Amino acid sequence: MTANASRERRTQSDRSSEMRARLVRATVESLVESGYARTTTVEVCRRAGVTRGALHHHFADLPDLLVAAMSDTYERFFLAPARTRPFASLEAWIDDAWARLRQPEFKAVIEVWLAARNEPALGDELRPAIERYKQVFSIEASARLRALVGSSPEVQAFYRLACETLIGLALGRATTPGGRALDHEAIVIATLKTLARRIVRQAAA
Amino acid sequence: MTANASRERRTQSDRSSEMRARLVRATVESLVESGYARTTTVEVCRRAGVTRGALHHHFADLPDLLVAAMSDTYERFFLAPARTRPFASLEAWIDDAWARLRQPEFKAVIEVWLAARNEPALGDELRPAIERYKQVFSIEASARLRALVGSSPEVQAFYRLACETLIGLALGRATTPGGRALDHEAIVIATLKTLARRIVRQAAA
DNA sequence: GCAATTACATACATTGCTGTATGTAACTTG
DNA sequence: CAAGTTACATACAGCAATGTATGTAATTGC
Repeated sequence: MTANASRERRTQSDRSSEMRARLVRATVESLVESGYARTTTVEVCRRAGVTRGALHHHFADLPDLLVAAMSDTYERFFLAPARTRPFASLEAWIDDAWARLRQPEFKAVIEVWLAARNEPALGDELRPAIERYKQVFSIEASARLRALVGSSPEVQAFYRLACETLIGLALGRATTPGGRALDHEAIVIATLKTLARRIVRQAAA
Repeated sequence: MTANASRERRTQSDRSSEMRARLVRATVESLVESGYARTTTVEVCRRAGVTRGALHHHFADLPDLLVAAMSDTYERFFLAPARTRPFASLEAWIDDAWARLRQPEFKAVIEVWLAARNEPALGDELRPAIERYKQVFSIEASARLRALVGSSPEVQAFYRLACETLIGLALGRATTPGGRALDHEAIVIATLKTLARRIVRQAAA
């Protein structure tokens, strides 16, 4: 039967990385849709359509899988876009940052942030993965950010404020039934950008 | 033995309300320290120092207890202070709102917000309790807020922004190991107040 | 002061999750 | 192509949480 040509022979490392990716994606999906409490090995495997045997072959336990899921999300949603060209303006940064934080996947990050505090043992395992997220917002760690806000203390302070505002909006989305946008989301973003323009202009003067 | 005078006869309704209060406090404590996933009936009873029999006598199940816990927190941390005199300024509102949101108990609210989205069945039960929280920030629902920001669209927009910023900071505290303050918390609050002053002055002009 | 009710404890049966052990199929290596 | 390794599935034993059923002590009403 040549119909099985699609069931081609796959190399072991292909099988491995595909399975790991599948499990990691199912984990993030579960965190977004069901939250940390319901993200069990059973639930993840159900979503991935595999048995728990597969999961335990690739990951020692659930914390191990969560670490992998966080690293993956981090890479895909935060690091990768950050490797592009510098920001033209603080407003451009706001657009860029919000484009990331408004993704449904960010809810998975929030769930894990809380879980890491709630369960110290898990927190110890996750700390490295979590610390990298904080670096994303760190002015010191990013040349692009230093170039943007490094000049004035007022701009730096506003930058911190803007980060918190966006996180607040992201939490709003995370807690809204379908992960939908809040009513006043657009107004807040617009206001934030207006303020950014003013602050930068004023700091330049 | 008159030493038992302290073990005085207590009325049934006293016993009831004291026990309910004890369980509710233990629930909030558990949500703050252990998070939603580990807030089980067993854990709550352990913290309250009673058996699960007591819990199930006063509350049908865990969602029922969570509803009571949210109502209690809502009343003590949000409604009660809101019944005081009007705000002198937007800055005064910021101080007031942040004084509430920075409480450890607000982490319990965040945990339940997420749980309500994560588990639709639970969400249905909690919706009334949760909706009341949103009213706290609603301009329309509060005469004090209308008096403060009702005049200008710019001020209203800034008010929305300020709400989100404070919630962002609150999430920061909730995810920080001991519930400690973030490093830049004070700067963000100060910046928010400076901006508030400017916005209001500008809107008046 | 006795029946009825309320408050709480103890015991139990069910369910769901966890990790491990073991089996089999799919690849790889010589 | 056979032996070794890797990938995944199935099966099992232990634990922890849930709701309920039932027992007993404390309070209340007549």
